[in-house]
Amino acid sequence: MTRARAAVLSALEASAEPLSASRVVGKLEGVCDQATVYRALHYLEEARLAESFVLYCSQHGVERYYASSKAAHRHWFHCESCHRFVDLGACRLGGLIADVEKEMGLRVSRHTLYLSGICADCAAHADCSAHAVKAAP
Amino acid sequence: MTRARAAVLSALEASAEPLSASRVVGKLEGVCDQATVYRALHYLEEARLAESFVLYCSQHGVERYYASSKAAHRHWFHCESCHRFVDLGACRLGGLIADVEKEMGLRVSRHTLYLSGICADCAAHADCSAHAVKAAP
DNA sequence: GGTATATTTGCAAATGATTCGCAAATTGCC
DNA sequence: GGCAATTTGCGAATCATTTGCAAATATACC
Ligand SMILES: [Mn+2]
Ligand SMILES: [Mn+2]
Ligand SMILES: [Zn+2]
Ligand SMILES: [Zn+2]
Repeated sequence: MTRARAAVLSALEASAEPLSASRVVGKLEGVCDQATVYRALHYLEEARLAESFVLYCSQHGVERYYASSKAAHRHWFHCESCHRFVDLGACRLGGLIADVEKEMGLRVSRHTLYLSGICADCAAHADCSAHAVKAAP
Repeated sequence: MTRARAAVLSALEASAEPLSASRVVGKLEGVCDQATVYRALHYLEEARLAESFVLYCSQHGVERYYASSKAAHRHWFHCESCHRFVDLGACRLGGLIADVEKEMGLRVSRHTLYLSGICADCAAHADCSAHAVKAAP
């Protein structure tokens, strides 16, 4: 584990939600180059130390998000108002995937699931846009 | 429904599997411009006549795939050897999504799920690469 | 430790999918 | 048919991501 890779991994581990590559690049400004960040993310995913998924959101377009594999494999909800992620907890797709493998003779090695919509906070605020401004990402 | 939009929609309807924007552009060569194809795909998705998901595959990178909404909402398996899609049939996530909405107070308006791995055909052929050459996408 | 070899990094430029500006063409409506 | 509103084509611009290559660092071996 090189210095750069360790830095990228701790950036992921320090975050409560998945990070886009460009946000990792931002957090590691001055620590390592953006090409190195991208290469490190690929390395970490290959090494099963991180996981990624590609999300489309009308405000951010297509971006790939990365999360440390420290915790159990899980999925996320993306709020299309405040653009934060909500942790949905450990993956509940095991049964469904096993069914599909048996029914169709597939060998499933990876899966991607995410939900999107409006989070509880945003739903609670009539004026969601004002809230969105204050909020993170 | 303009001529260009209709052309894009029938390209999607004529396909047994989701198409990347660039493949739609290819099929409509001479019929309409690529910017028009992209705009039409956005329009169709907005109008709920088509659905899209963004998939990452090491060979094709990140691409957004589109399918007509003619049939019921469904999900796909992507074979990382032959790069074809396998139709997994109607969506089975209704219960899981309803649970999550209740548990976490979310309002889920869209969801993306896809599986990837090795399809039955590719698994059956010891020499998967020869098969992959003959196959589609 | 010291040296040779393999891997990783920084930098700057390239890539590739997607988007945009704007004038011309098409559409929906009276 | 005539007109305002919308859509299209074209080319250039964007943006995330990748790549080539020389310098720096890590690893293997003595
Ligand atoms: Mn977002
Ligand atoms: Mn593929
Ligand atoms: Zn929110
Ligand atoms: Zn296959």
